[in-house]
Amino acid sequence: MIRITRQTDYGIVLLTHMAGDCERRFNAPDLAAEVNLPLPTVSKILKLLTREGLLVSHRGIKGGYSLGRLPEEITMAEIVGALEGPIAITECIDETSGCVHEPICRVRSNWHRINEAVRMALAGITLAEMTHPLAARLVTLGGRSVPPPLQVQHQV
Amino acid sequence: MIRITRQTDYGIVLLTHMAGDCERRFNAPDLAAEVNLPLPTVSKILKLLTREGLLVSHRGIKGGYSLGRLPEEITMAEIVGALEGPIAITECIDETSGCVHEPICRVRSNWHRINEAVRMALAGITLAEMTHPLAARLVTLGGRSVPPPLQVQHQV
DNA sequence: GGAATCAGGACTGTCTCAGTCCTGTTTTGA
DNA sequence: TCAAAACAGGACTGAGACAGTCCTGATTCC
Repeated sequence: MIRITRQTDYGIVLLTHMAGDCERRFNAPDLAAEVNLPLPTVSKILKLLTREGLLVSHRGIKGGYSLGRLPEEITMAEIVGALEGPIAITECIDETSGCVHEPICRVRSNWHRINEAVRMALAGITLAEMTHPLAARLVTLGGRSVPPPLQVQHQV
Repeated sequence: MIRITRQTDYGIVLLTHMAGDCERRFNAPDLAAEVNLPLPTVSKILKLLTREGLLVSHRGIKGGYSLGRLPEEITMAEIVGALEGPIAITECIDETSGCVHEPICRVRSNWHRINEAVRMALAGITLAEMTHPLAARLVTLGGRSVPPPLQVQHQV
């Protein structure tokens, strides 16, 4: 299944919620209540996002989290990267994996092509865009307009 | 981890290998030996691809598998869809998942935006393209040329 | 009729994911 | 100065998906 983890899913929900009020400082318990997710999970994700620089944290009794940058400057690729590590569609994208088939694999160089296509797709969507409901319009891909998908039998 | 399964990985390797000689009929044992993968695994994947119409099978003593369509007409999105089911970046893309947060989730409609971007990226790469080593050129996305990725610190 | 091949499903060990919990550190404000 | 509130970091566990194998049956060719 080509799927992001639930942790990343929640992370995007949290960041989208925070992007709706950039100036506010959110503490973990309030945030958890507002997006209706368990506190330990929310707390864990906020810590990860802070470590990666997408959030800034403030300790102490009036502490909390706020966005590290403007929503326009944060892309889906960065969020996924922060919560899951570098985007690697297959194991062999990761140089350290040590694939035993590598010496005879004729496909390897092409994985980068696929990986890059997916990465570009995610890099083309900003957090700011996520705060607006998706209108019935052309899907944007990497900031460029592309025609709607071709007709397909089963949604692939 | 945003990652395709190893099964899909192998499936693309197999199809790419077969696309290199479209007229030939490949049997499972030979194919397994040629791409250096275990026979049971190869056999399992070939059956799946046949069921989804990407391959056609021939039984009997001179049986085997061949491509169901021209390599130019088979996209990565179809292969992933055949081996993993419909592309659904998050659980809530799948209408049947019954997400408990759905009534209050403000992000849901935007998941489709992300999902569609990824799907388009995969639909833009054909099996025929995979048979050629990736040259040092612009990455194509959805069949359109786009500039190379922006500079990033750690490959995201 | 026998051999080679595909068809379909069951089964199992391994590993990642999802979620929780605990202890420590920092900051604020009475 | 100290207690409370909040973040920091890591350990732990059950559930579920994945990866791979094996077995039995159906089909086709010689």
